[in-house]
Amino acid sequence: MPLSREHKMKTRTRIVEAARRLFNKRGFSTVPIDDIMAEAGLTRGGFYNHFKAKEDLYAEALTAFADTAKAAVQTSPKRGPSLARRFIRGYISRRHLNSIENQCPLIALSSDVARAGPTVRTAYEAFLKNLIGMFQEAALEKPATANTVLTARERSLAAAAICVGAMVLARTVEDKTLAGEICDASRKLAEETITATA
Amino acid sequence: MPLSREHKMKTRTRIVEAARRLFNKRGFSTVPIDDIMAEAGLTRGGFYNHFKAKEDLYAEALTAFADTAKAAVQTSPKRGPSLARRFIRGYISRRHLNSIENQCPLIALSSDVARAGPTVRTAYEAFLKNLIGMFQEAALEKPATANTVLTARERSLAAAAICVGAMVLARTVEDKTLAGEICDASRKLAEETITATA
DNA sequence: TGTACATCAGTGAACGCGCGTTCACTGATGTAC
DNA sequence: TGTACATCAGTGAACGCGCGTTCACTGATGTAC
Repeated sequence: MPLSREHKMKTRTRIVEAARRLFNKRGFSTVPIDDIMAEAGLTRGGFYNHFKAKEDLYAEALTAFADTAKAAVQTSPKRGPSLARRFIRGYISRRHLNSIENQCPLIALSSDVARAGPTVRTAYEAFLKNLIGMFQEAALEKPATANTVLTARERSLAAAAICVGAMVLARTVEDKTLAGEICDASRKLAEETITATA
Repeated sequence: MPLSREHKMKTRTRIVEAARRLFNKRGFSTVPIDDIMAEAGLTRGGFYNHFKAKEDLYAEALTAFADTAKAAVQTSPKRGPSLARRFIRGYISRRHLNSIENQCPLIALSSDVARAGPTVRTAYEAFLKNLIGMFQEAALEKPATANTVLTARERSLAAAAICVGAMVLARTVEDKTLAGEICDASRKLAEETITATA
């Protein structure tokens, strides 16, 4: 028996992790396998010891991201409104705007995913549903003095739309002032929609 | 003198129009020049009689879309709140969700634009600013009984984020029920944010 | 009015490059004896 | 403990294809005479 099974798994994880970073930064189709393998400290040919084709990496990289994010949320000491508020403040923020490599794949990869196969789309969807669920938990606790006719679920769905839309627009726009304005305004509305006004 | 100048202009417009349709459907980089020229009823080589390079088409196709949309909005008999409400209802709708070829480029091309050059991004930005302006005109007229602490400008920016975010998510998701839910909820919040509640 | 000519939009073959994938090979590892 | 061997993760050259771009050519058009 040659190298251990764990060694192979470690390498595989390294490839997925490298892919996730590069995909987030540059999108699925513009990242060549060469670059991914180089980022993982390997060479081209070895890729096919781990994956049948490049497409297989897409879903895997997405899932990897989703799992990390999910774990981060679930192990958070805070729950309900304050968790949601913290999430929104972190998500629609200048810091998130500038962290190209670790941005949320809902933002970076939406069009790539829309054009990809069902496996990829399902992974994306699981991630989104998790996000909506967290918002819903918070929205349910919003006091009855709520200034809206929307249900908790409706507000959760709309909040997810605000988060993603704000970052998509802010990221695309050249004018940094406008990008900041979009973030600030959207963050306010998202917070107001989900949590009780402080 | 051979063929007339108008003839060349007409052909050029045909190419841009074909490109716009295909880009919206499939994104910038996945559409080969062959396909664009075929869609315009021409052959590959002729492309370079009209454009220096493929990249030049990106900004031009975006601008073409923006101009049409802008004209449509400006010549509308309605103004202010009712125009904005009609816009939102049309934008965040199942019809828009299913019209792949004519969808708003803010939705379809956001990631392509984010990775494109400054010319493209400026064209995209002009389009977005126009949208925000229309919302702002409406938001200013929202009665003082408004249930929010956001300024008219803030509500306009956030509404644009909702519109784009809702469609990006709805389009990417596999589950059609969820897509519909996202649309409906986002539309309600966007309307409530911009216009007086009916 | 008719004919020769110049122009240039459009054609389609060819070039070159990037990249996904394949493949024969290497060399480090752990097992068998 | 030491040596031969089997395995297989990783290497890097090679293949093939898609596609952006170039280029020599064509043929329809309008002008000059």
